[in-house]
Amino acid sequence: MAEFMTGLKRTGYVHTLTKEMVGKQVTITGWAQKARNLGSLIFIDLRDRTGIAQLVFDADTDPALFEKAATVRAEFVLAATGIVRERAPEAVNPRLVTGEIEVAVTDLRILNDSQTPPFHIDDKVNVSDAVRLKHRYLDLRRPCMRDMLLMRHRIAKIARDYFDRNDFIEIETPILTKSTPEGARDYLVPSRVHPGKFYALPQSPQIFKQLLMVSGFDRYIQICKCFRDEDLRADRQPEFTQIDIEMSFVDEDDVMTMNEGFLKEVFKEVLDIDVPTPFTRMPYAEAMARYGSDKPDVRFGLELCDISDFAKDCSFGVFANSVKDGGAVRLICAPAGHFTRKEIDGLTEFIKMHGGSGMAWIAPGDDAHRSSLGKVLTPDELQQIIDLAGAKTGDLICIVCGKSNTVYTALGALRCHIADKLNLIPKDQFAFLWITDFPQFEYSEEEDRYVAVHHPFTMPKEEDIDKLDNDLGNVKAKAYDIVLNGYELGGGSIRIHDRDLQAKMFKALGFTEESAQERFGFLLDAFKYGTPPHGGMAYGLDRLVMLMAGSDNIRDTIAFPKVQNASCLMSNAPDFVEDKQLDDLKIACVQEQDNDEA
RNA sequence: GGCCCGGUAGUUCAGUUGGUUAGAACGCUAGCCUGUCACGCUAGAGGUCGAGGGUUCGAGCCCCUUCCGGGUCGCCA
Repeated sequence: MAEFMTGLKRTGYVHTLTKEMVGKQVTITGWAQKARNLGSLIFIDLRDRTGIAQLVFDADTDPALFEKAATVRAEFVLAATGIVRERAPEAVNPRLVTGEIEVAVTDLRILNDSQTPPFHIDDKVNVSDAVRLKHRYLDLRRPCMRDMLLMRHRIAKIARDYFDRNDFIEIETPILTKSTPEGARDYLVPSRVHPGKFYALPQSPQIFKQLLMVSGFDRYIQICKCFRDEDLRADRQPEFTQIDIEMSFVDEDDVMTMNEGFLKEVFKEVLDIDVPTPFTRMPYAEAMARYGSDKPDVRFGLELCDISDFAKDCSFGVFANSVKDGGAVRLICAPAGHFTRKEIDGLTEFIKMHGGSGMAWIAPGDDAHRSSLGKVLTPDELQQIIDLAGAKTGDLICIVCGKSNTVYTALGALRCHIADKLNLIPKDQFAFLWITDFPQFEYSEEEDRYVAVHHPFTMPKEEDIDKLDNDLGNVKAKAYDIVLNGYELGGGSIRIHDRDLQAKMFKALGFTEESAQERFGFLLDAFKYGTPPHGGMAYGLDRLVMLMAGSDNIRDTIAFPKVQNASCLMSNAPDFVEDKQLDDLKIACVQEQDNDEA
């Protein structure tokens, strides 16, 4: 059935077939996108990764060849040899790059047949994610998916070229490594040679790249897979790719400047967009106060407004007490939404879902105002809030009170939700932002101790080093995130290169000397032998591609992604294994296989 | 672990208050057709209504359980 390439050589990709090729003999290969049989004339659209060209078969010219062409169905694999021919003016297809020509085929090989695919290979088809992912190899034939992976390739190449030009060296770090149970849950790999012991897949090459700085490589880059065993989201996969870099003899500004250069270049080369540099740098505290988020989307306004000064003396006890208890009262003013009561209740639910205790609201009107506060505030107080918010008729003032961080987070989420609903987001813009001056620690209720916001190797601001002994909540870090359109694109920090300071840090985080030595001993040992000041950052490559491609789901940028429950619909991973394999690993396992009735 | 949305033909969907033989479009198969490119025309095939249980004279529709897909909260140093 299947024919072979024997004696045949492809002369070029489909997109090389231009008007200049008219009269030449070519051999092109690819998949049959579509066959149109008109009775004594057959057209076949042949698709390769560069485009589509039309093959023509005429029953009068070569009846045997025509009969063969008539058997071609969608997604058959073909090699066609023929003469490039200019189309008659009325037969030109302006929607095809090759629409001015066609190939009058003299020889056709059917290299393979194909079952009818479960969906048409076309950008326009609307197919469920489950069907696409089960047949991902077909999904990837669609031009939009192909282009996404081509863009990903270009971005990765530009990253390597840019950092290479700036003296960075790509070095691979281990995939089988050691679990360091701060932060995300590890994927574990059992050791056969050491029963009961486990490798961990890296959440990032953090420690290894710092060791490479100790080794003197000075500037490192790696485009590497990282693994975190946490639940998935639209912008989060358990297995993802970082562009990971580290530099010696630098401070925050050096790392940020180097990376602005990279982002500027990649946006110019791939999208032909000039990104103005330097990017805005905004302290974490300001980002939280203005946008309620440490990764604010600054393509639109709708900023948080602090009315604590008003609230602390107002007649509504809930507001006043929030301020007295050290919390805050803040609002956002949604413009001209003319929200119905049902919609407002929906927003209140949204606030509650994001941790807020509730939402007070005022909808200013020309004559009377609608408000949830009509009975608890005086008309004059209502008017004061409206004035503070700068609200007009048709707007909606959404007020949340409580603990500062809760208020920030809830209103920050609501801000994005409302902007999306009211179409306030200019989708074609790219708004870069550095978030700086992160807190070094945050208090974990769950663990009843301070934990590192970034990681335990992050350098505190020099002026805050004194506070490591007694004022952890106010220590700021030499850490920075790069934010794009409301997504955390990447982040990094200057690292601690001083052993005493590192020891202090572990102590602050509640590690005993022994536990620190056990977990990170090899790093601490290395630091005894001359560690340069160093720092770096890491990008989520998948997210970068997603944002540059205008997609809102990271799956689109990954050839073979996982679905929400972290399984692969195509390969059916993870799956049960042979008992023998478990025996080798000395693992006892209760496998809940579906053979109860047996 | 929680919450929300969804699952009906290969695909995307409709399916009324629970009532006769579950429909449409595209796709597929066959026949006809010499300039199509969303080809056209004619005919045809194609369904465990995600699965299991229950209520009922009767369930695609109501109830319970469960599986699968999507979003999200928690989680993600």
